[in-house]
Amino acid sequence: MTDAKARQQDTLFVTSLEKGMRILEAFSEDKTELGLGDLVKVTGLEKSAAQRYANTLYELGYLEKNSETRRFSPSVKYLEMAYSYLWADYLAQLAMPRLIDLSRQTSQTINMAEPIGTDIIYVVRMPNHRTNFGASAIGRRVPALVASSGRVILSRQSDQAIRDAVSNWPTRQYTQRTTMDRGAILDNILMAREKGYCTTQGQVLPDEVNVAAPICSIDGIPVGAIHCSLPSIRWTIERAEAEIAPLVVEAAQSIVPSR
Amino acid sequence: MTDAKARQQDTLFVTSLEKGMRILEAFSEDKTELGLGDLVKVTGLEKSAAQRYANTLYELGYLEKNSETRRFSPSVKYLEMAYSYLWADYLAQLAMPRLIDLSRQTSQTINMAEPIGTDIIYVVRMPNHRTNFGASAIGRRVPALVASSGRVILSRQSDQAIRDAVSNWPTRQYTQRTTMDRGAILDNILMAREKGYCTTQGQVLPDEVNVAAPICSIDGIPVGAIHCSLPSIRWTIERAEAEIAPLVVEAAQSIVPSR
DNA sequence: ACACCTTGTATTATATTATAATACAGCGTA
DNA sequence: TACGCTGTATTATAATATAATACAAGGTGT
Repeated sequence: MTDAKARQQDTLFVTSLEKGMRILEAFSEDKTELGLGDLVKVTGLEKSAAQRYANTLYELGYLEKNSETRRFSPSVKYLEMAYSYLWADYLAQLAMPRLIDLSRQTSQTINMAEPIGTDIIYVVRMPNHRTNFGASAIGRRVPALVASSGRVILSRQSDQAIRDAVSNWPTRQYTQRTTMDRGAILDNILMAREKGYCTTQGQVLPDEVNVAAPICSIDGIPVGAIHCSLPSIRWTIERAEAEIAPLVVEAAQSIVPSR
Repeated sequence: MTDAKARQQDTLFVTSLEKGMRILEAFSEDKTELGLGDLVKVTGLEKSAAQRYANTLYELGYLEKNSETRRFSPSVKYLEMAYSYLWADYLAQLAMPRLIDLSRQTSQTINMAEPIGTDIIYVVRMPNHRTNFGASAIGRRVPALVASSGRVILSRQSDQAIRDAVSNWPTRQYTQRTTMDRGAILDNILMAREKGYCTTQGQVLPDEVNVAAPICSIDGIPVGAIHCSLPSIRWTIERAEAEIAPLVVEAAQSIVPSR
């Protein structure tokens, strides 16, 4: 029995809500404005279902509607949800003051990421140099194997977990330099384990050097990472290791969540 | 006939989805973890309804569940929604590089806000000094009459609109110094209209001086504001006007959305 | 240690409510 | 002008959400 089938028979699962959430989730980085037909394609719902659910979300204020094109787009309510989340995220609150300090100390772009399945997600972002928009927007997900934050979080896991992740987790080629060689990724993670931080170059964005250090809970479980990104025009990995890595590591180690 | 009644008879409005969204919205700044009973209180749903909808959102990954306390809290999916929103927000993308520049120029906390009904909402935040957590979290809503950003946006509206807002829109006492005198708020807005920027002190947070300038679309409609907040220990309004206001105004004026 | 209360969980018959088909309207294109 | 493409509106039908209720599990206070 498939998940979908199992759910249909579960009286505690409200399928109407699921369909509504499908509409909410239809919008993304490259789908910012969707007409009814687009929603049908993206969500796989029937036309009339898409109509009813989109209309409902519109009336509830979650979707805007361009009165000329009749196309929907996410409303500012999407942002309010982030606000609610952040207050519930103990790590974000704990880390914020240290991230602000680090941002001032380094005058560089500082991020905090948390692991989520096989990805990491950026929870706090403090851009300090012009970069592409995605790099300054909260809520971005990137495969853990690609991001320095993801790798450094993995570096604090067991050998078994690392090997499993490196073998099976997805990667994605963001730039020409993105390492698709899993052996090289493993090496980078093991290096990070030794050094206590992870350095990468041009993995997610070209022309960027990255330094990430893990945030571990009091019982040693990695729960997030601080990550500094530097323009590679001015920074080599060596210089980043010498000047930036100690600061990032120190900041990360100063954050010790109890849970 | 009430709204709710009207909706029930509207076959295009899916009430099940509305109930689900009520659960999603139950979480907030001061409600970060809610049990089933709490959800019933906050949403006004029946116990069994709250149970089914919360369970559904849990299975869809929108809610976390603490396996000890059995309480729900928002998951990181709330953040992903913000990411989708930001890509759909033309103004945010247009403004981001200028905000980064301004943040570097001033070494102070820079925000961008957009009007939403009688509130403003912070869409971009770049904290540069330690402050309370809410002041660095995206998605926060504040009554437009209280925030310097809200006032400066109003200052570009018609006399009629200003008077209407000052008379009728809600305010809220955030600090001891929050101005509850609507006459004083009107004066501040009219002053902002003359100067091209709005300065306030201690309205939302104690010990803060704020300078805000409006972002106007090509046809002169105010669509947002840039806002710099300064620690009042070091900054007087006079010094802020002299040193910061010109930079904020310049940044705001350099952003001219076409819509 | 007890009874009690509060909290979350699970089940069911019922009818409310979502459904999908379809018809319609408006608009741009060929 | 006719056609195809949007989005919109209406309906009878049955599928699905419902609310009542019973149960289980912790926690509290006496």
